[in-house]
Amino acid sequence: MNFFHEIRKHILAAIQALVADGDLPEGTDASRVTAEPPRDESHGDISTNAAMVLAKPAGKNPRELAEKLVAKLQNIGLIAEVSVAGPGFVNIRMVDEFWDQQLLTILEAGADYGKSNLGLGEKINLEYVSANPTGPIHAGHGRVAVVADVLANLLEKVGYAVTREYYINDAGGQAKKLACSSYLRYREALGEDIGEIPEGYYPGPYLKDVGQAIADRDGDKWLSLDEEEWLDPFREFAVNAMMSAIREDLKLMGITHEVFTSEMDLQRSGAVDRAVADLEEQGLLYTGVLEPPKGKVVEDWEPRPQLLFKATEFGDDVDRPLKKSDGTWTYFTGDIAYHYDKFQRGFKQMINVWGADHGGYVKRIVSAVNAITRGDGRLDVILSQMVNFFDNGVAVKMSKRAGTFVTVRDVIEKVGKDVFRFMMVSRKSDAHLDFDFKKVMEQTKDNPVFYVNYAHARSHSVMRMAKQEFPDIDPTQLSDAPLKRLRDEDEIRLLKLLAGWPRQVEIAAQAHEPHRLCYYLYEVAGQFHMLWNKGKDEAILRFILPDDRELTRARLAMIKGVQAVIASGLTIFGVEPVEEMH
RNA sequence: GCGCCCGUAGCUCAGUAGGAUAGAGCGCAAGAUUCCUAAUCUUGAGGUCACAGGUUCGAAUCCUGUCGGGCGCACCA
Repeated sequence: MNFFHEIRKHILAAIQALVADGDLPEGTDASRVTAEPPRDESHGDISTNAAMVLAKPAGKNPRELAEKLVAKLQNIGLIAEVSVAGPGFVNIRMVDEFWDQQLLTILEAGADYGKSNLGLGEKINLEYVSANPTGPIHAGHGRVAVVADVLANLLEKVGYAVTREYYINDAGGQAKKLACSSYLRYREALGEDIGEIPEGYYPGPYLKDVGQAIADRDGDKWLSLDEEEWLDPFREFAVNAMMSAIREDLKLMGITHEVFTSEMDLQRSGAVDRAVADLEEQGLLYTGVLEPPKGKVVEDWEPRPQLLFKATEFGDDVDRPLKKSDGTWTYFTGDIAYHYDKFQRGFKQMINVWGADHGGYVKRIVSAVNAITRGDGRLDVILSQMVNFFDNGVAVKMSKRAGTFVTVRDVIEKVGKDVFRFMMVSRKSDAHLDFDFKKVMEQTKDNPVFYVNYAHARSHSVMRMAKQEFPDIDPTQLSDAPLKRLRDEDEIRLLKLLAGWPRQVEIAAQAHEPHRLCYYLYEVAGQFHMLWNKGKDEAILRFILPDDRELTRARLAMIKGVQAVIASGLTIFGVEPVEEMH
């Protein structure tokens, strides 16, 4: 569906023809030859760097080579014009009918437009959120979650078999704290005065419910027992409670994971031991003493022999410890086992999306994945920067202690899932994002969420109006409309824009950068709104022309195209394309 | 001290795996419009792409260094 691929095939064929003619050497490598839109639309529709890339190895002048290429491309159907420009660009312009054909393709595909099989069905594991199961999801995690979820949709769109996965960190110190905090609340539920929640415990009131629930179920049976007796059951109960709350939060965001993997289960199943044994077998473990960290004072630091993984052999800065001083595994060790587990489940490609504050951990886990998969597995980590929340320009201060931190639920209840999701992917993920509660709710063209969805709604509105004017027009049967009458320069421009959608989807998917699609959709919406406005000045450009049924049908076809592309895009975002604004 | 990310118009940001004269929105300036299909429209000014080198046909993009900002830096996750 990406017509640039089609044109590139023609270019490659032309290059082969030049090889046959002796103008290029046998075995010419055309892999760097591109077919992409020129920066300036006045240059044409497609531009190729072929002559410039091939000139040097062939010992030719780029412009001369370009001229020869032009001769080969000139008579191919639907190409209107081929010319040489600048240092040796070959610019191609398509005939207008070409865009009509693209529109027909769009109409046929509907909201599936942009779908492709680029991924060849390859399995990709996308791990995201993976927040500690110790409380509701913070709004900061919300961005990570949405960026990853949209990326998952995007990769599916281009033909990957994506598994959305959540790693439950239920084995470490935080989970233990959660269990202890819950035990405290349990005692409280049984009437004990527990006073202030001690430092280091989770003070959140949501744990009261957990304590109460255990008291209701078990009465005072845990009260007289030692910690080692109640710790595991309390942890399990609390983690389950937190996870179901987290699932609710995720659901609010429109996110559903297919697989949840528990760190505890991995340990109990022996997966961690097996991973360590594997690294040992490869000779990648040793016991040693690390240098103290520089530039940061660690009060209780002491030289201590530790079990270390040779991360430096795989590009990390220092070797990394696998065991804590109390003899339990570090988080890292469990994580290695987890990624090994994913690999063994058939995922050669893994993507993790984390908050930017975990950036320091990336090299470590990537090097471990390289080691334990013998280079056959690839882990890509995407970092997502913080979100700064504002309310009408005033920064919203967040403090966990003061209880003023913003949860995902808070935000969704205020602005809705769709606005939240759209805004969260509207910027490059490694850039900070400002989120203003007031601005994102505004119904003006300054608000991109509104602007894009309004274009979709407006397109439906036009269809409704058309139905009144021409009750006999079937909006699903427009493929025989006289598209060649769509010849205003802005109509052509819109058609070209729409035809570029599959390429945008591919680029965004390959770069793992869904935010690009926001900008593109904004452009489509803008071009559509512009045409609408143009109809105010030039009556002939109005979409519905009571005395010209066929031109109306052509215009409706174009509008269906706009609908398809915007719906296709918003669906990737997990945003519902609305048919009416309220 | 080290590692990672970032630095583009007054502001917020794009920049399509190295392409041609670096773009958009807001704001600013000028003008149009009170019409209609649904929430105005058009035009304009505005830039040493942080800085300095390098790589090559060609650099905002890649490499090196400098400056500035963010994050992180045994045994937390």
